[in-house]
Amino acid sequence: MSKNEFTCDCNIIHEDIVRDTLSKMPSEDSFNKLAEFFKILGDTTRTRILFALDQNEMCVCDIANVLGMTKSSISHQLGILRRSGIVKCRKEGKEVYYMLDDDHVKELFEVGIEHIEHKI
Amino acid sequence: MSKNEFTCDCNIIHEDIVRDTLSKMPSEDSFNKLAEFFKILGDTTRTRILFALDQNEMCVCDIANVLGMTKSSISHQLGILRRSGIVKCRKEGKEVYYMLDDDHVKELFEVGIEHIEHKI
DNA sequence: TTAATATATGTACAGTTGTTCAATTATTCA
DNA sequence: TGAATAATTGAACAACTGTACATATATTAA
Repeated sequence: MSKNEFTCDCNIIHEDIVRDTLSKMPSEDSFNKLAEFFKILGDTTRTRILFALDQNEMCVCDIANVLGMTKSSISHQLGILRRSGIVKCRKEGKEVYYMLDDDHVKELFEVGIEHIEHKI
Repeated sequence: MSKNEFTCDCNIIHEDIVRDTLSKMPSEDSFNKLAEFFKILGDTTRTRILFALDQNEMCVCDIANVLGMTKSSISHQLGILRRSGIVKCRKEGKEVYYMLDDDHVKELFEVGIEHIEHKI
């Protein structure tokens, strides 16, 4: 492995470590999907929506009231959560009821809260 | 609970559900911290750094080589990860070695990957 | 001290994101 | 059908974020 194989602007220090780590790195696609998933959880409005839906299935209007925000912004965020497969919905007349569509979310919340409490 | 207690622009539909959910919602501060934590994981560069550090402790230069990016951008991201208590470092001469400082990260990665694989 | 190297940091800029407002769709009921 | 209501969607704008470049700091060795 010659120096010019490296794409960055620095001298290589531990070729063996770099090589070993490189061989274990998952595909770029995997990282994109993983980061995308965390990014969706990385917004206060969305975490509050998800926590609320973990307590009760609710319509858009209910969620807007719980969060004290407009229906429009809630609907925009629900769209993001829906398109990423984190929540699902069911229509009943004019109303649309939302609920969690992913067991992992609850698990992630627990680990996330553990992390936060550990850091206090 | 009268209608004007609600801060949003919509008619209340299920007062009991809203009230119940409201009573269970954690503080704004908790949500801010939780979202902040996920936001930090919600970037491809940072997830790659964390995955790499989960394989081997490494100096900035090594990480830059593994990721094919400049030392400057890696250092900026390491600063974010350090300040949020996700990685820690140890200095050895001119070099600074970084490592994970949080067991939760590994756990979150596993749950995140499960989610992604489940959704394919 | 001076030169070389590893890392950190400040600034600037392009790209992204969340909210608001306005308009639209879908459904119910008179 | 037409009015009312729930939700969605599009556009615009401010705020934020990641990277690159330039510069600064820190350490080593000559």
